[in-house]
Amino acid sequence: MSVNTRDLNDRSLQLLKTLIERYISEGQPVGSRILSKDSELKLSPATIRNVMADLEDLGLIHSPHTSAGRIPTVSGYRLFVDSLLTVKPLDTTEINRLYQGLTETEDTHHIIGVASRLMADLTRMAGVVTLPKRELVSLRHIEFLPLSHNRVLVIFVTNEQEVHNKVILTDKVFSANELQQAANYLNSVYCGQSLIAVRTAILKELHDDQERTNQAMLDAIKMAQLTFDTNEKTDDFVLTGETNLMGFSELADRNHLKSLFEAFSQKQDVIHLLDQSMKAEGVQIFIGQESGYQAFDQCSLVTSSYSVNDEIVGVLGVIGPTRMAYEKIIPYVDVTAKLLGAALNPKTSTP
Amino acid sequence: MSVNTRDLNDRSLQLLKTLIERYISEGQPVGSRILSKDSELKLSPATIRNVMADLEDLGLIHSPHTSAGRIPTVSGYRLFVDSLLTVKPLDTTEINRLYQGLTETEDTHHIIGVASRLMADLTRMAGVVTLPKRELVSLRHIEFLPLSHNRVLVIFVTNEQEVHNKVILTDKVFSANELQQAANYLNSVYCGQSLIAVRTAILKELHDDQERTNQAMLDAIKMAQLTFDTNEKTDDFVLTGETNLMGFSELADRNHLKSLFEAFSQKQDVIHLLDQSMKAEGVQIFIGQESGYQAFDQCSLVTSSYSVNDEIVGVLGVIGPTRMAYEKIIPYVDVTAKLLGAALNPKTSTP
DNA sequence: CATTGGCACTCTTATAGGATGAGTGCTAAT
DNA sequence: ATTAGCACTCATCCTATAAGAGTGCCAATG
Repeated sequence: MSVNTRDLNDRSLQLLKTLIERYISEGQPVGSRILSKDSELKLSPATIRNVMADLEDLGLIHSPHTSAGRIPTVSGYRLFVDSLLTVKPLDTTEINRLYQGLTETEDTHHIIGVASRLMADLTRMAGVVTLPKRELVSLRHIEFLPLSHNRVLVIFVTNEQEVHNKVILTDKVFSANELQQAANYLNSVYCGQSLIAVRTAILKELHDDQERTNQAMLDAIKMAQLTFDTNEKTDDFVLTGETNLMGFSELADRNHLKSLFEAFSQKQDVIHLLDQSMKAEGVQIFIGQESGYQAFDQCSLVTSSYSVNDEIVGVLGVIGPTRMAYEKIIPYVDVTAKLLGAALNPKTSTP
Repeated sequence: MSVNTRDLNDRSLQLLKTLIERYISEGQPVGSRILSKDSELKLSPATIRNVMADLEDLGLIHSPHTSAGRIPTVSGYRLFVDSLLTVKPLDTTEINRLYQGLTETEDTHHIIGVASRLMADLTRMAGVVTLPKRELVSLRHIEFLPLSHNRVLVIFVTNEQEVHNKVILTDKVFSANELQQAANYLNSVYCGQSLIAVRTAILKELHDDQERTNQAMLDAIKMAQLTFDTNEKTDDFVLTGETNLMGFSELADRNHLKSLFEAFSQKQDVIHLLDQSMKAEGVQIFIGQESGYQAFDQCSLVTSSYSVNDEIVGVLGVIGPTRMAYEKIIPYVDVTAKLLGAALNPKTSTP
């Protein structure tokens, strides 16, 4: 299915590369004449036509109609980004701009928003950043407030200053005092630990010492268990610059645009797609239909996971038309991911 | 500038009404022939042409070009919605659908989201709902957590279960214990009062009894003052169904659509516009350029403020093309506003 | 005198034809 | 293996033309 560089000689690869570069920069199907002039190789259009025919047979390029020149296919782009791309390192001024923006505040949510906006502005496409995975942050403080009946409002603070809240349903009705005690207990025991550590510790407590611990502690543990229950819908992202995508002619079709924006507002497809990048470190690229979601057929997505303390906690990326300047977008995404990870690192945020 | 019903005889008004109704339902410029058949009046196209010429002179309709029919101008729509409109009461099934949706949960933010989505789905346009004004809710609980230096994280709960947080900068560095005391004091004194009452009480305290109160209380008051400082950016709204707007041919132009969606994501224009409806009760309508924002030139906005305990706390509305079925949209907005107000009423939410 | 039928006029839309140019594939020559 | 040449295909652009919708105006009408 996919084509390897070994299937082609150097000349063909060279021509494919210039063709794609040309198409990316100009947006027009590239013909043999142009390619003949554009490439270093001194070849006549006729020769180039032969090569192009081969490339077309391999499914790397195709022409929209008989007299049009060629444009890259998904496989063509794939081969290009995997093997032919010469990534351009970022300008120091641009790195600085990113750095400045990301370190101007300490509020996580705000930083995420800035990261998204910076990528969108710099690339003139859409920027997206997932919120950091909650499990990997540490518990700072927890608090319970009684609501009606057996409903309890839990407020907990993670890291420095991120406030979360959730309503849980308890087995029995607690008084404000009992809740206060439970909170005190949990704060004294689990404060400073990561949420994932808290969860495992709590499960252990629940199963091991059912009898030994006193009732108040048990209640506290039970409430904590309800609070830090898994499969939470913490999955969310900040998307910026969607409107930039409206400028691209390849996405101009109303229906395409509509389904794209519907995917954005329904969020789930985007989340699934971003989740796939969560598994690996470094930059990943989804080109056109590779994503598997029809709404993104005409789009490419360049993503990178970002890490805090060497642990992957989220994903960010840029969404644009398949015809994007990968050699510039990739470093943008890469650098933003690294700077974001650094900016979120609690060690650097406490002076 | 604007035209009154007195400037026109009944027949002209009747014809204007049918013309606009026809245009709204069909989307095509309406000619004299069609109007002759469509209206109750037994008039020949020629007569109608004369009337139409008068209506055009008054600026109520205009024709896009010589041989097209007429379409309403903004003034035409204005006269129509103000004086000619026969509002259709809502179906009970639709009222039920709204009611069901709005009462299925007690979480304010969720209810707001549901209201927005329901309006968007029912009208097939965009629905928008502002978050309720914070001042008019009552304080349930407040809590301070020390951050680095003199930064303090304030968490406060309003009504039943809405959690807000804010970072304030204090004059001096407080210990966790001092902060706890301050919170205790504030909770004991101000719990249950509306935020606006809290604020005025605090200002009074600050000015009156600088000397009398002890230091701990004074610190608490100062922190509360920082917390409930005015001109907060609580202004926010939930917008749903924007993508519905992509279907309308009158908004099909890429640049129009782009600036519209940019206005949506920048939020401020929408906020300003919605704020204007905050002043009055009941349904208000902005037609086309009346809004004063270029992005909404081709749009109409039907809004209504919504109230809790007879106090206006927010605004909701529907955004669509000027050519919208006002007679249906108005009751939708009206009813949703009333049901939302009822759903948010804390009296009904505590059993 | 309001209403109407008739008619010339305007302007959009659709359609077809023709010219142009870009680009290809193939073949034969180098 | 490379290249020049040539026939061929299409998209695009322009033009002309016809059809149709709707108007404005005027003279006729009840």
